[in-house]
Amino acid sequence: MGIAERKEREKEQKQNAIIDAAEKVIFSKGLEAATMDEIAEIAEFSKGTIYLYFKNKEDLYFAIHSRGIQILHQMFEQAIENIEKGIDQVLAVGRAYYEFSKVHSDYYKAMVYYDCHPGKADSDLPFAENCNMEGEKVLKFLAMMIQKGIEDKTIRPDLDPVKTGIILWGQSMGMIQLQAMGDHHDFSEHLGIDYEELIYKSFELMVESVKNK
Amino acid sequence: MGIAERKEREKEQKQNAIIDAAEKVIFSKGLEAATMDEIAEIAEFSKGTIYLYFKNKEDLYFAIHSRGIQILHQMFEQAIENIEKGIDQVLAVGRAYYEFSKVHSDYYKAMVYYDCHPGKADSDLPFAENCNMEGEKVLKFLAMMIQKGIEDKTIRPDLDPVKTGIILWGQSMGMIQLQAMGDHHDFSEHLGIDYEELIYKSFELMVESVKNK
Amino acid sequence: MGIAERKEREKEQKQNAIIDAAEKVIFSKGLEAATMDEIAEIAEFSKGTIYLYFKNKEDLYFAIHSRGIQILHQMFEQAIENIEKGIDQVLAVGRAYYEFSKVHSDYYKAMVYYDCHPGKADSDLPFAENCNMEGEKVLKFLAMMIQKGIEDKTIRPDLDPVKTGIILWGQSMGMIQLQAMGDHHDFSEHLGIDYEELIYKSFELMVESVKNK
Amino acid sequence: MGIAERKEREKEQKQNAIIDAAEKVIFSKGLEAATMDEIAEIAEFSKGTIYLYFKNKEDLYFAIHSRGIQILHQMFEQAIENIEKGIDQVLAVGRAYYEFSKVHSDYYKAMVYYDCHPGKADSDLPFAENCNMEGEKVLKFLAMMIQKGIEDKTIRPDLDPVKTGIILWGQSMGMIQLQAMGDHHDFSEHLGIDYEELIYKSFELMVESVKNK
DNA sequence: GATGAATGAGATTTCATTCAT
DNA sequence: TATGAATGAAATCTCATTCAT
Repeated sequence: MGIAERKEREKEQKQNAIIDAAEKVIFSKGLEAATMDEIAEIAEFSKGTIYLYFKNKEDLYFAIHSRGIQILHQMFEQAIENIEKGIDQVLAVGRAYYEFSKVHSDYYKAMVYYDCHPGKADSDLPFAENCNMEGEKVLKFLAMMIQKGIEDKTIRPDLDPVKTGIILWGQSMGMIQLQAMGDHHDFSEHLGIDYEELIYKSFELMVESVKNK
Repeated sequence: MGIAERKEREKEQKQNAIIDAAEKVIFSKGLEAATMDEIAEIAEFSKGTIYLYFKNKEDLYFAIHSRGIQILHQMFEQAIENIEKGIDQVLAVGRAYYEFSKVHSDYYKAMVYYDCHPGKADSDLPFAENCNMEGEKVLKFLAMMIQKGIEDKTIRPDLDPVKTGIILWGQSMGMIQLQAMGDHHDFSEHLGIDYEELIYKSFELMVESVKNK
Repeated sequence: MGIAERKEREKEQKQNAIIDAAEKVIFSKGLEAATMDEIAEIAEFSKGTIYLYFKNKEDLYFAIHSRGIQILHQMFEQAIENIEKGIDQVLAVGRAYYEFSKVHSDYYKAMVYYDCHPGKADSDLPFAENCNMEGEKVLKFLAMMIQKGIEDKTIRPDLDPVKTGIILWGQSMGMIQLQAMGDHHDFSEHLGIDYEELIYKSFELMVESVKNK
Repeated sequence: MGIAERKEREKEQKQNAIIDAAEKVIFSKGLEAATMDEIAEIAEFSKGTIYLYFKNKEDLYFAIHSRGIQILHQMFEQAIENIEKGIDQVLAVGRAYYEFSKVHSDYYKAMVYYDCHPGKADSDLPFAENCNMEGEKVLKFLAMMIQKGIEDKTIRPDLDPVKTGIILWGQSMGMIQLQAMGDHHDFSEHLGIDYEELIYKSFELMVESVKNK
């Protein structure tokens, strides 16, 4: 019978509606300022119902985080779709990451927020699990890309794919984060820095450092 | 008379005593969990007095942040003290940054916390000002170092010193932050990554990308 | 047909299963901390079903209380089984009461809880009814015992059986409750009281006061 | 100067005002139904202020309990004021206890509530301490009274003063509690019991059992 | 300058109970 | 009869900040 399936579907829909509402609130006022009351109101559910679907405010946050990583992952895959060479894929993925930080800046900020918060992952939050799994998928994706570059001889053969993937990830993250910092502090204004240019320049340098010459 | 001076000195001493207390509390329980009550108690001042010297909890936080940047700046200057070539200084500074994140991890974490928090710098916080100024000093320091490298022909002459400084800063920051993330989430365990190795490897790649060949 | 009977039987079985579950939960965490959710889960019924069989959480509680009184009643009857004289029965029943408070301390505590709670018995709770009826049975039992003692000349003839029964009940209850209090507060430790001794001593005094000399 | 004293006095006044308010609320709706919100409102203080003076709802409750014990203690002392013989004092004190349960039935109920609640005294509640101390004072008072009775030969010399005091306390408590139970359950109505008569009768029996013949 | 009592807005979470299916 | 999703009222407690003294 389709009863179980229908219920499952409905449950998922409600869950998504709640995440939608949570995004609205959290994206506009930040995680801490966001209240479960307001999320419930926006979602048009009672507060109790929210707690029926999510263990915590934190759990709800991780659900958003997961969505963000999924989008990022998709953007990475699209980015390399018609690109042949590994080294070019590296650049394309870097650009996609930057693109993500601009187009989905809300997700981006939410994700960074988590990454900078020590001692949180309180375990047994279903969505935190999910979120970590997705994170690893991205890292594996990067490693595979480097591997491909080594195989097609566009990337230095002496590099370890996994480590290099992580390094490129870290460096890119740092650059993009720099811009985000510049946005809410006042670096850019004072120094008149064009972050976009800077980021692309940094990608060049990164590519430079791994490409096979 | 020296009265004004003495008063000034006393004010500064008290301010420092309060910052000391704030560090104790904030470093041990995190910014949010730290309460003004506890800080006041540790500082052996009344809560009202804290607000006499600091506009805000946030302002107090920025005072700590400033201290951190100052320490970092000093470590950078020491790091290049006996190093001749610009390119070698780049590496030395990268290492000093990593060293800072380990030796002064409390300051490091506190500083990152701020960098990841959007929409905060509420202006007219005296210590926030200070903190930004110090941040710029560091960036200028990096730019000068690159400049030197270009002059002594160890760094590519086609690079812009200011931009390159920022790029190296951003990339290093990303790498070090990666480790911090790994520490409080569970990346490292799952993937068995040796972050120290990774960071040094990334420094190599960065140096590679800017050095004059 | 036996259909009605079977249904009745099944209903009672389910009711008992639910009471069993409620006991497990309530005895281990206390009435207030026990949740209907957990009781339902342990009982392997849905929460709605619990409400099908019991009007209330309170009603469910009274069902447990009833069981307790029934056990107590049985222990009283067993206690006097081979005892001839009324006065000796009095002592035997007192001891049985104390025994009950030790052996079935869960029931004992649950029952006391109710007795100390003012303004509860919300009426039209089926099990509260039952519980009161059982309580009266016990009082009647005590009265009959005193009556017997008067008849066999071991108890003072000037005493009213019903009143005396209630008095002995109340006094014993007080003594046993004293011990329970001592257990969860810190009287006994401070004062070094041996409650068992005290209780038996008090029984002696009670017997003393009613026996025919 | 009297500044410290005045502050101390004011503090105590406020504390008392809060306890007054708490009594109003707790006595009228019971401990559990009483909310800190309402207490604060009645006390005309903000909720935060309540928590400044009392650690807990429980702490506040113990403050009430303490008041009750103090009243009881005073009533005991008044009760024996012009009474010479120990044995007569025993009776007088029993009556005073019963009187207390009627005149200050709110305090009485509140106190019983605590006595029947297992596992509460969470320590480090300032008022819980106080409350236990007062309780012991009462027990010592009873012991002294028995001692006096033994000395003036009105009470059996073979009795231990402390133990006997506790026993009489426990038995009386049981009798009075019986009435309280009868009040909120429906014993008395069904059985047509005159509790007052019963209690006095029980006092007679108790006196009987300890008096020197 | 220094104090610390007072504030009071709010946040998270729990749970008995209901009711549509 | 049985379910369990949904409710929503309430409860406790915290803390940055202010202000009269």
